[in-house]
Amino acid sequence: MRMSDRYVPQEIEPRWQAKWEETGIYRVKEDPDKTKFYFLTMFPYPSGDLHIGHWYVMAPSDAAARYRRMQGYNVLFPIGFDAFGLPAENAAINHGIHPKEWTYKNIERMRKQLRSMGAMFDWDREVVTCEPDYYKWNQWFFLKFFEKGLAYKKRAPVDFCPTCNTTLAREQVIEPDRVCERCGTPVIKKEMEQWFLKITDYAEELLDFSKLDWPERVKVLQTNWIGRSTGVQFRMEVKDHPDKSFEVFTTRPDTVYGVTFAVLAPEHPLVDELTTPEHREEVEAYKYKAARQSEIERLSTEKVRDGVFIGAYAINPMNGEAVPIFIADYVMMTYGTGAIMAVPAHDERDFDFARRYGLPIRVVIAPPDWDGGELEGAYTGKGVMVNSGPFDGLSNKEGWEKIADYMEEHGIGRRAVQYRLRDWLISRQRYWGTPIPVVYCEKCGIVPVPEDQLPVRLPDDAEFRPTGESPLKFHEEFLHTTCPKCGGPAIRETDTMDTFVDSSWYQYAYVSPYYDKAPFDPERGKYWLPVDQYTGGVEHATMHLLYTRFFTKAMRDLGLVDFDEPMVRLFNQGIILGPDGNRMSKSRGNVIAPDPLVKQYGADTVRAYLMFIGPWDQGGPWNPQGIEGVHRFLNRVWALVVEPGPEAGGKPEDAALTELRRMTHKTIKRATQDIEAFKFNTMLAALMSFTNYLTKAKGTAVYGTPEWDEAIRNLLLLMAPLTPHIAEELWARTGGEYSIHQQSWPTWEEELTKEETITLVVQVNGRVRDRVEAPADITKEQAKELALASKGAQRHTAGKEIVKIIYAPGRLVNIVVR
RNA sequence: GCCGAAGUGGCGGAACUGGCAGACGCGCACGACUCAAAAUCGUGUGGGUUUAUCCCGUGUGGGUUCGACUCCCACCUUCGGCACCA
Repeated sequence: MRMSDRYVPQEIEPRWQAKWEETGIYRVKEDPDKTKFYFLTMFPYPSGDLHIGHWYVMAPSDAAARYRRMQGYNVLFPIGFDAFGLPAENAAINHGIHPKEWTYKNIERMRKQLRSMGAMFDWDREVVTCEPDYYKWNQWFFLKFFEKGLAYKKRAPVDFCPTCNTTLAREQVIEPDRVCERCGTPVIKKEMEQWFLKITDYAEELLDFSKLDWPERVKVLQTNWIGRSTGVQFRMEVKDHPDKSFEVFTTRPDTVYGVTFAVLAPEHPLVDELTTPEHREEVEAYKYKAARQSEIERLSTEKVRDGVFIGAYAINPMNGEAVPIFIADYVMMTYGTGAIMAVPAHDERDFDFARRYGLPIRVVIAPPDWDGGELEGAYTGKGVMVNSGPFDGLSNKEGWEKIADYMEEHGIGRRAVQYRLRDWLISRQRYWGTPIPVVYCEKCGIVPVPEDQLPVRLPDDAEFRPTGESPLKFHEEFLHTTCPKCGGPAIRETDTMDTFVDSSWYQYAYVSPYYDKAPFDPERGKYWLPVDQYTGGVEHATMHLLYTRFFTKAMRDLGLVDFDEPMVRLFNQGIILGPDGNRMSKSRGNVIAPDPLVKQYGADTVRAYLMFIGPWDQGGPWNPQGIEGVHRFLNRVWALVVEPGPEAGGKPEDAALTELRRMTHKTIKRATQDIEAFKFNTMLAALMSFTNYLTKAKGTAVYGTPEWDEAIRNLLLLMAPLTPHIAEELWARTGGEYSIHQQSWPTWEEELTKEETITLVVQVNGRVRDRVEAPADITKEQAKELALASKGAQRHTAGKEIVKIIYAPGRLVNIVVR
């Protein structure tokens, strides 16, 4: 008897974790002789508890990283904490704990929980974003961006929660009803001076995914988010105002002859100048209402498209017609030019509006079978142009180009591209974030803090009051400073940065944590970068993943990196649901916590079950009984390896040994192909089948042969990435050299995986009628003969005419009869 | 409304390039061990029926094909994203 002959994960797991730590097998260094592999999984926010969702992204990532390592790559698999953010500050406001204390306590706790997972994280490279040595570089990036014109300040409306009395990050506004995620209060808009990063400069390049091996889904989400549309921008003169005109953007220049009115956004700068006295009162009222509109909850699902005539007329440059100008809040100042040409016949919104105000609806694209009568609704399909002067008779597709050409030739307008993407608003009226390194001087205006004065430290002794203003505003020492330019009195910016800034470049920090001359050591960066494989949730598709791509492109243009994309491959895992099939939430009471499961079953079982539950990108409900099955499997493997087999089995038959080797090599092949494609569920199924096979074979004479040892050895090696502790323990018990995690991934011999005989399926008219054993190298003619002779085929072909026989090599014969 | 993904046993899911549908696991049933139970092990497990040399079956309806979960067309349902973007 050794220490224990039963599988007790609670005993072996901490023991091996300690040994791994002690021997430092997971610490990596740049090694020019080895091919690097940078495997990155999204770093967690230190919320205080590692939940099953963290496990679901990290455990399979760890398995995949371990596999790469066994394949001989020099694998960088770092971990850190996304440590700035709102919850820390809320804890301060609600419970009087300092955000820093709260954060570091949580980090401490989560480090322990993460270690219990048995992952191969290189803890020496840990990065914590709330450290001044980290956020200093956020500030440095900001300054560089500012120099390049990529960071700028402007007035903009932000989301504000009147109950919490604070502004919210965009991601903290829950969408359908636009309510505060913390208290459920409807969010209102507030105009404030804000800092922006000019991500729109890269809009076009961000649409290019050719250098990325990313899920189609994410690419589609980003493409839609960026929202590129092509059209024509042209100028409309205002009647009786020779010096006034405005630009409109349209994607439908082919409908320009159908313009019967024009609409300006209520905030459009020309509105005041063009409004005639008799309409002024109504216009002012509408503008006021529209401004308030955004403050009032947009409760109604039915959008009422209303507006007001301002008393002026715009000239359609194509036909010289004067059409009335309205203001309406369905036209946004933030998109395009803030003004549109309205073609009610061919745009649903314009149609609604025209109906409401009795404006003419002029058809210029004839719908199929159109009788010339009135339309029931806007017709947005294709058709032949009518009522369009010289362009009549053209298909609208042709007309689109012809009219665009005409406008360009006559200097009326030009082809233009518009994006839905807006610049990235990074100002937060919050304490627990990176101070924006700018001071305001009465004399010099906005002055960036010089590089050598970084970091602008976040003072610890702030006071937390739910006043809606950053505590920094009340911190006299922080607030008052001297102007770096003129030395006169100045005031610091008290807003902090969006925490997405922190996560936009953390992958670079890992290559040389807290390097003090640059965001990262260029030498080491050259070796490790870019990230080869990234894993994390799809919920970051249009935020983090877009921001970090933007950062990398901006960094490239600053000369920091020489590649275009931060992460070459991306994998989005799914979401683990509660046992009831719903999203886990405390209020539903369906939350599965990993810690008690680790205690009960061990980390290996939890890891393996998460991988076995289904395809990794699919997620799915947690089945409390399902985990038992995986646990049983590990117990069976344990018994297979540890429990003594039968005594004298006699001499094994050659055929039995051949089969054993075939099973071994087939399993290596399947498992390798599966893990390569992140198909952990089928990989485990293969390992289970193999284990079941070996358990049966153990009672026969093959037990104890070299072939048997090969089988066990390989089984453990294949399990090592998935269930690192039990694999290590059994490896040691079978005399393997420490550590199994430093062994090479097994390879298979294709010859050995091949069956000697195949089961030939015999079909008649596509229906299975028999199965016959045949040698693997059977010829087409032999196969046909064999099939025809089979009982099942005889039964179903008797008395019928054979039309043809199809042979799918190695698989089946289909006899077609009439 | 627009964009995207997915529908396979009681359940999670598997199926290479169009070639044996349901691997593996859960659950269930029966059996072994036990005084008994748990655990463990073994056997069975899509449905129907005339229990077979049979029929039906991968959301629905059609199509292509010797052959369709797989390809094409139309539709239904569920989930996710965007939402007055001109």
